[in-house]
Amino acid sequence: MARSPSGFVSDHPALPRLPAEGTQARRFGKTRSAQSTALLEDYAELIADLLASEGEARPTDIARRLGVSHATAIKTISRLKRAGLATARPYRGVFLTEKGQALAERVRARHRLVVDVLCALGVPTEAAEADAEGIEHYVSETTLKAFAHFLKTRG
Amino acid sequence: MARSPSGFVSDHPALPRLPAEGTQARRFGKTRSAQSTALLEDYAELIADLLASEGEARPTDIARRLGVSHATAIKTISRLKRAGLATARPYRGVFLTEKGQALAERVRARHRLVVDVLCALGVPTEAAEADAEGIEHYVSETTLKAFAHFLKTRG
DNA sequence: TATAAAATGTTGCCTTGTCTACACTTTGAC
DNA sequence: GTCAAAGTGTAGACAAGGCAACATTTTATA
Repeated sequence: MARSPSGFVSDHPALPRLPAEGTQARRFGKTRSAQSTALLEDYAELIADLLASEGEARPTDIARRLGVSHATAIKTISRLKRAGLATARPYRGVFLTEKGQALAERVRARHRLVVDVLCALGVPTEAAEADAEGIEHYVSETTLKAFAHFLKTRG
Repeated sequence: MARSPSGFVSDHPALPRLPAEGTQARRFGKTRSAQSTALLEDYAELIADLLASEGEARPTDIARRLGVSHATAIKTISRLKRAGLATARPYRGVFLTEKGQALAERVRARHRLVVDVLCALGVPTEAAEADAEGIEHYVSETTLKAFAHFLKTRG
């Protein structure tokens, strides 16, 4: 069946990958579902920040911070509402439900932890903050615990 | 204007967030564009792995590994072709262009680096491999360099 | 060599996340 | 109190990424 290897990558160093199919598929599946929640997490965190620092969270401000159009922000806020994370009445700003607040706090803590670990590893603050924005959504509880332990037991 | 702060998060530690709007927007924008290339990176790496270990990369195998339907795999392979990363003729399997091979190698090296750093931080191998799948797409060159340096010099 | 099974490819549909363009409220300045 | 500006909301379009169902080609085997 297998056509004879073309060999053009035959000089690859080790080829340690290709775990059992099921494992790999599950892994990627998890990565995919993480993506769908990443945006909601970002919104929840930003709304909490705005509420705390400005006293209100308006769609336009959210859009500006996130670099998207206000239409996009409003549509995502609807998703937030559907997910039971936020409440909003027309022209009255956005608020977080208890669930939304809990999420925002969890996200904030995780963000800090990721940034701190990156910094501890020697990553410049600027890059650490930027990369953490993407990384944080893919860090599991297990890894988070390891991060916390690492920071505690080491400078 | 700002309604008086509701105070429900007033006991937050520091509120060190909310950088200049432009900065934050740029950050999120980068995160978003990283997402659009993440899938292509995964495909390129997997195709390289399959070519190396099996001698061929068939849509069905790719689909199985990734846990998606073959229709999805085929559609993404088309995107790979459009992006100049792969070539494929009907019923003849998928191959990587030079550009695609270069990408696959870069992705593989990055993946290893991320896994190694996570392990060095005390994350169990299992979790490290799983989390790296998501994290790796958001690690900048700067951070990558810091990782490499950390691994070389740490104890 | 037929023919059944497997793989491949196509089509049409769904959801997200994004945009622009347009319509409608609120707010602030006069 | 009026009215323009700012903010808000809605509609329609598009690409990405996913699926199931169907059509086609290759491969394997009886």
